[in-house]
Amino acid sequence: MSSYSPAETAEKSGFSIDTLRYYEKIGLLGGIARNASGRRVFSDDDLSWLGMLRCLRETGMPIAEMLRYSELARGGQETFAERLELLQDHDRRVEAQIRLLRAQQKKIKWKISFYSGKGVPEDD
Amino acid sequence: MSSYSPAETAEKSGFSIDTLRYYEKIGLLGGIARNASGRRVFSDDDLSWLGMLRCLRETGMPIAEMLRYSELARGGQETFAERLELLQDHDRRVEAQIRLLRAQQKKIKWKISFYSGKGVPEDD
DNA sequence: CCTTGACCTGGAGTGCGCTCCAGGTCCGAG
DNA sequence: CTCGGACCTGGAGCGCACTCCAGGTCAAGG
Repeated sequence: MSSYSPAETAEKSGFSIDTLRYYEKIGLLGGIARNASGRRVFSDDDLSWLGMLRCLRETGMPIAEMLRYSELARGGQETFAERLELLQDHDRRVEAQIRLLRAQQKKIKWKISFYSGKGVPEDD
Repeated sequence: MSSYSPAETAEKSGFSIDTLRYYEKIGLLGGIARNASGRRVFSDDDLSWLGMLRCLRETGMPIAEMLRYSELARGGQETFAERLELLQDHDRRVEAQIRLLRAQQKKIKWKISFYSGKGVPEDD
């Protein structure tokens, strides 16, 4: 088990086939293998890279920055420092995002308790 | 202190003036007062409603659903049950979103520790 | 009286991230 | 031999949430 059709890859990665093609086209996926008739053949490595992309995407990293990261990832370990910095910046944004969500969630829960009949009267 | 110009409101609410106009146009803001020359005059109530909108927006609620909520909010307490349900659904989505972010953040931190020189070798 | 600047309107434009489409190739099952 | 279905390409289209623009109004300051 080490090579996957586009459909299998879509299923395993959670990206649609169209998105996989799109990602390859814009350069997020480098060197996807092809079989004799020109069809894509994904490897386990491709799949784990897709996992990374999914992680970045789901945490809100813009495509442009993912592109930057994948360019760095195609470089050797001389790009480690830069990749580290990029991920650390991103991590801080994720942290902030979580904190914001938690704070806003409190307000929502407060509103919920109001509508449940326990809160003090408030606007709207 | 109870009425605000569009500029003040933008500053206090965190929405741009254009967004405020847009929100009024699509019906997220009902009955914003106008002065003699047709300019918007926002009240403290408007401001607190904007705070609610901001909360919903920042937690990822789509405009269409905010619209539904504001229609309900214009109704009386006979819409409390529906508002409650809407917010509870949303709260669950926020919860899920936070969990996802936390999970993905772990992967990022793991990658970071790898690039910092402490991790086991891994792909990309 | 004239200018400035904050505001108004309707409507067009933008950026992002896909998603869909037409028209074609290839391969295995019946 | 034919058919269906998964895949290919380049490029157009879409949904969302704004954001910008042209052309106009109004009130206050110099």
